[in-house]
Amino acid sequence: MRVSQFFLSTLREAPAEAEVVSHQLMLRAGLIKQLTRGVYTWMPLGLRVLRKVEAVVREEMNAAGAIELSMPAVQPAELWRESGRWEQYGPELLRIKDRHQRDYCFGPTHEEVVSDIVRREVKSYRQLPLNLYQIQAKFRDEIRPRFGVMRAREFVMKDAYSFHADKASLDKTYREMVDCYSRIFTRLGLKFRAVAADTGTIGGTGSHEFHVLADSGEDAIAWCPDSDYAANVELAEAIEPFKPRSTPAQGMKKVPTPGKTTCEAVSEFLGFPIEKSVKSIVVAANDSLYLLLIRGDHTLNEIKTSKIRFLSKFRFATEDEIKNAFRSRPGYIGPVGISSMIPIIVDRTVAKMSDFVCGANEDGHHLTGVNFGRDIKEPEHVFDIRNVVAGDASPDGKGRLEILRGIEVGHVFQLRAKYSREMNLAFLDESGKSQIMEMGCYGIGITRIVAAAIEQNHDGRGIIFPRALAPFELALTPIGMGKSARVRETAERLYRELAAAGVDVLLDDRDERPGVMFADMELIGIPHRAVVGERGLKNGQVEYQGRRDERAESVPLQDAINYLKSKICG
RNA sequence: CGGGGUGUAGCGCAGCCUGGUAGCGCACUGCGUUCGGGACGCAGGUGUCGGAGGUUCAAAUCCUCUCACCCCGACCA
Repeated sequence: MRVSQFFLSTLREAPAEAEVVSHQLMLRAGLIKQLTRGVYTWMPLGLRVLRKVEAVVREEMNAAGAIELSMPAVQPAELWRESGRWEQYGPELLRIKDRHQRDYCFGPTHEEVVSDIVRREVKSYRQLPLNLYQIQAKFRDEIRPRFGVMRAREFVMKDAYSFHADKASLDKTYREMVDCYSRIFTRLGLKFRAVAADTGTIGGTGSHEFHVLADSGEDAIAWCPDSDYAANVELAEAIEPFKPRSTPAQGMKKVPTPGKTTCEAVSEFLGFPIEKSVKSIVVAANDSLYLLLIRGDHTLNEIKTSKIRFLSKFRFATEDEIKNAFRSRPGYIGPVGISSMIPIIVDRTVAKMSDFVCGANEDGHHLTGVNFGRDIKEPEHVFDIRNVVAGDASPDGKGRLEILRGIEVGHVFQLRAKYSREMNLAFLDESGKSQIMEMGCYGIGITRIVAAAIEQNHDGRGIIFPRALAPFELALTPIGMGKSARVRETAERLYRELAAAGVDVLLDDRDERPGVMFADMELIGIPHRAVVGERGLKNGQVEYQGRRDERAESVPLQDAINYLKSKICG
């Protein structure tokens, strides 16, 4: 490809709305343009990158025995009503009406459609297992799209769905998909980690997420350097402290803490470590209030909390609800002396605490030296309801946890019979008996991968695309080709020969000043560059520089093709 | 959904407070000089000042409504 015949649109300055580096660079390099909130055009250069990702995913999915199809983006509401998700899915589902006022949605995912296909087509165990996938635009009406294509409303996803006669078959395919995903992200040149995950709204049982590691990632991952334990913090278990609760050493005392409404402020004000404080959180579920206790420096894990049977649909209490029930403002509430109508849910860590500090249920006051068994009754409901923090014991007992940040780029689920039961995915087994299929689903965020790869691979000059993602493999940069016939002819010949040798080369034939060409080629992240200029040609040489190299090296012109090929393939 | 912010040329911004016929840098077009790390000179084009309504002799500027985008929050006491 020649730059003169392509459509580069680089910017010197990043548009003001971009916050994270990948978004800034994608805009500056002209990979994407925003059309409206959370919706982007993929410009020619960006589309090349997207196609590279797709190609790797497609190859590996095919190699793993999955079969590609393409399902409609627009789906009838009936199918969603059948699975129960028309009501369940909430405002993230973009609902549309046709001219007859019939309900449709723009698919955020395709369990319903694929299930409908399979139940019509698959009748026998002989047709199973079956793993179907597609690569397609999805729409999810996110509350707050962010970070460019990282959290967009419209995005491209690879979604696969597998169908099985039994759990063993599902397990096998699930493992194959985990391996397949590992190969995909390895081939894409990404630093990633597979972690145990929560199943979220899609439902089902076993689940792993694949995260590209990046400080800007929206997810926190707990992992143990001493074992292979890794889990999303949403899921990671905070195990019960080993140390037994020490016996009370202090008497309970009410102290004034005017204006100090957070554990941090109270501990600082009173001069004790925040680990001695207990945070009181009021939630409502089924028209009752519940008081949750976690240690002052910990944060509540809402997903774990919602797994407690009677809190499955909890919400945070309103300020008025709190005032009515505790006769004090939020910030000064606590478990001592409250109505027995309010059950107290105690985090495992808190259950082992003694002589702690908490709100006094009186504005401007806290209690110190509070103890279970003496000042309040022994905890009845002890659960793991907090997020793990760095330094916590690993749930597998093999060391201590560390926290990393990651960008979720893949997710695999064992859906089991969740959809197949609702939608009656039945088949006849070997004995002619009707059975319900086991089902798995496997997603990869194609568009998000591009952003994640840039997040992980960039420098002050721009993007550094991993080989598998690069829109072009080699930038061929002639210097002064308008002036020097020798430069022009050499560049044109190299261009032809490289193209003939199968190299995806971008010839910068703009006859720009060298600085402009170098800056553009570096910004858009071409991994290799060859420079043809009078200076080198005088000595029969051209220059080569890798995108990460400090300086260029000279190569004899007659060896150039082979040398560049070896660099590109190396 | 709540709060805050911003809309002026393709991009980054000034002008608004204090109303008087719209600017700067980059980009773009032409010519010339330059030519190994985002050149320089000269000449030039570019705007429904997000939209609608109002106040006024006069509105980018003041008022009302509205739309879009961005950020923060959505109760972690």
